Amino acid sequence: MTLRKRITPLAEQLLETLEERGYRSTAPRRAVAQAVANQERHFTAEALRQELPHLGRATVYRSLKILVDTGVLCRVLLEEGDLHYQLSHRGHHHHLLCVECGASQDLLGCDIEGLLTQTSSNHGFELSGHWLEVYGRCKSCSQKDLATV
Amino acid sequence: MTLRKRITPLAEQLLETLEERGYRSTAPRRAVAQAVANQERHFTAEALRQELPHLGRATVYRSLKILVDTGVLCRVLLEEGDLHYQLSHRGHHHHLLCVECGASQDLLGCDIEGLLTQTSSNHGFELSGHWLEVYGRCKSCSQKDLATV
DNA sequence: ATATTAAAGATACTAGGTATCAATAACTCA
DNA sequence: TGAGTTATTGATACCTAGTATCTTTAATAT
Repeated sequence: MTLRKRITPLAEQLLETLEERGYRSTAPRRAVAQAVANQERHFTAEALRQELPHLGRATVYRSLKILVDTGVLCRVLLEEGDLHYQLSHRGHHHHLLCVECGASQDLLGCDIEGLLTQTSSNHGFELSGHWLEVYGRCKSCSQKDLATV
Repeated sequence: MTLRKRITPLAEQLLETLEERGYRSTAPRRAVAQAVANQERHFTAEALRQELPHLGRATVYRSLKILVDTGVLCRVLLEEGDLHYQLSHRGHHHHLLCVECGASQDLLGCDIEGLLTQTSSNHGFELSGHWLEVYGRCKSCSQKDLATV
């Protein structure tokens, strides 16, 4: 066993998920896992890379890719089309993204699949997937706005 | 009036929209409008650029941007995250994208806004926008698949 | 301890896009 | 119509987000 920098439980958990999928546990991956675990909001690939200047560019992008593939991370699309990453909790789900503070909640209790299947079949369309992002202001940002006015 | 290459009615129409918004009618924009009007499916920026090798790179991207801004074009997100462009008919709408042939239909008769507003407010979220793309197989591609089997 | 094999890092390339700036073309109005 | 104003162009350089290739290095299995 090589020298391992100590990492937080969350980062540890991300790494274990990779190991379960047969990916080796390497120093660069530990660094990426820790950096990802430190993120409080969705982040760009480039932002992550800048936090890991000692890692090769390709390594960071490769790590991001496998984290997405294993379901640890998900990609979120911002309103203007920018692609960000964030920790993923569930399988398929959607995000409520706060355009002010960047917070994100998972959208629960929304039968969007049912609605789409129904409507698609009306169009003679055999549905196979969808992408949905919802933008707005989270509770605390709405209240802050109210206070300012 | 300068020499103008003849362009199709659709391309003409796109250009007029730009002119209404105060953009000048230039030869490069006419070329872009015509190239856009010729597209049968959604297309990438790069594909368009390759059809217009005599135009500067920045000009093509700038033109795409103003076409999106004026609502003539809309951006569509493919399943794997690639951004394409296509002619836009309505204001805000969603697409049913065929993953096989690339055809796209506008999603009609789907009260997604209502559903989202409702669900968001349950989360204390003040909804301001959303992005939705639906992927599947269009009628003729489903039938083709059936025939092959 | 060593063989096998995955992964790393360097590099170069593709794609989509923006910023800057000098040259040019389109429009305006006298 | 012709000069002046101003938008637009195209060149260039730069940024972000990737991917492909290849040699070296490091993890794991034996």
